Amino acid sequence: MHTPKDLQKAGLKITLPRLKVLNLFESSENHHLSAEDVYKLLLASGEDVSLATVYRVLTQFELSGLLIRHHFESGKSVFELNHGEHHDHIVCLQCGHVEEFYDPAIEARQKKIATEHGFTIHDHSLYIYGDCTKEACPNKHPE
Amino acid sequence: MHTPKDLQKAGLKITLPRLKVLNLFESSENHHLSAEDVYKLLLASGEDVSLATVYRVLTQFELSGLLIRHHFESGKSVFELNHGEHHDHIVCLQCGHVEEFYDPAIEARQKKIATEHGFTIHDHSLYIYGDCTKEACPNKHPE
DNA sequence: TCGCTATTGCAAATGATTCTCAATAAGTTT
DNA sequence: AAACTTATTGAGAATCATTTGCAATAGCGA
Repeated sequence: MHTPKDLQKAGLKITLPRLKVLNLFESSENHHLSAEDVYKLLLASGEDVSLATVYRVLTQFELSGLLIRHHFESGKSVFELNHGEHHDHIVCLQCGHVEEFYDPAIEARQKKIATEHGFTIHDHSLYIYGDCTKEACPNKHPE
Repeated sequence: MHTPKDLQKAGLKITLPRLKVLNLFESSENHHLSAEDVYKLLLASGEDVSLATVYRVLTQFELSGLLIRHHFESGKSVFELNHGEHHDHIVCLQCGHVEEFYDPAIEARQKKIATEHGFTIHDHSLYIYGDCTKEACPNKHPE
């Protein structure tokens, strides 16, 4: 759970736009939001923040570690709260639904591979793309 | 190795721009090229193809399976020849150098995870980001 | 070779994101 | 609490990667 104090810790002033964005991520049922998503959701709930500010805030939050930025195939950045526990993603190509997973075996193999190639591992991103079964999928599948 | 015939097989006419782009990928020492890279390399070697055409050709090649499109963190698409053997990538954050690897264990785990989540796996992308050791790195590291 | 259609080039259009700059609000100092 | 200093915001212009419209051109089958 993130609080306004987390903003200060990150060296950021506690401002209205920042609180609104942070709240949105805390309360939204969809954990993965693009800048456009954030902008529209805020507008819809009466909060109005300029799109430029949304972009700025998202980038600041990423730098301070509050959010994680993802690069999906869509070409636009998608953000989610950073809860400290790393995980990877499995994305449904039909409906866009995203599930998270963590697999120790995969993590371990990656470390090993990096070492074998003479790399100091920094980070990684793993996305599995597929079709989720309609039953399990909370969103509507297009026909 | 790809030949002009591969274009026909893909239902594409054998045109100059397409041959030039295909040749570039076959002959370039750098296997991972963005549209801009392709455009500039062609210009540099006297071949002149419009940027719009480069984009069109790259997309057609991707659709026909000749090229694979990657979504690196840079935000722009990067392409490489599709040799039929799937592999993942480990990218140096310092110098941009890319190495390829294939790990059966990771592949297997992914299948399993997809199944567990009720997904029919389609595709995946795995990038490991890190710092390669200067000795092993063929490119220059910035200071 | 002729002609039909796919392909190209150029320039304008688009979508995502960043930047400029004047107005404003946070946190700080009296 | 009023004044001050500086970070932050909003609005729109600017930028970057990519796509598209359209008239000119080049493959390629007849």
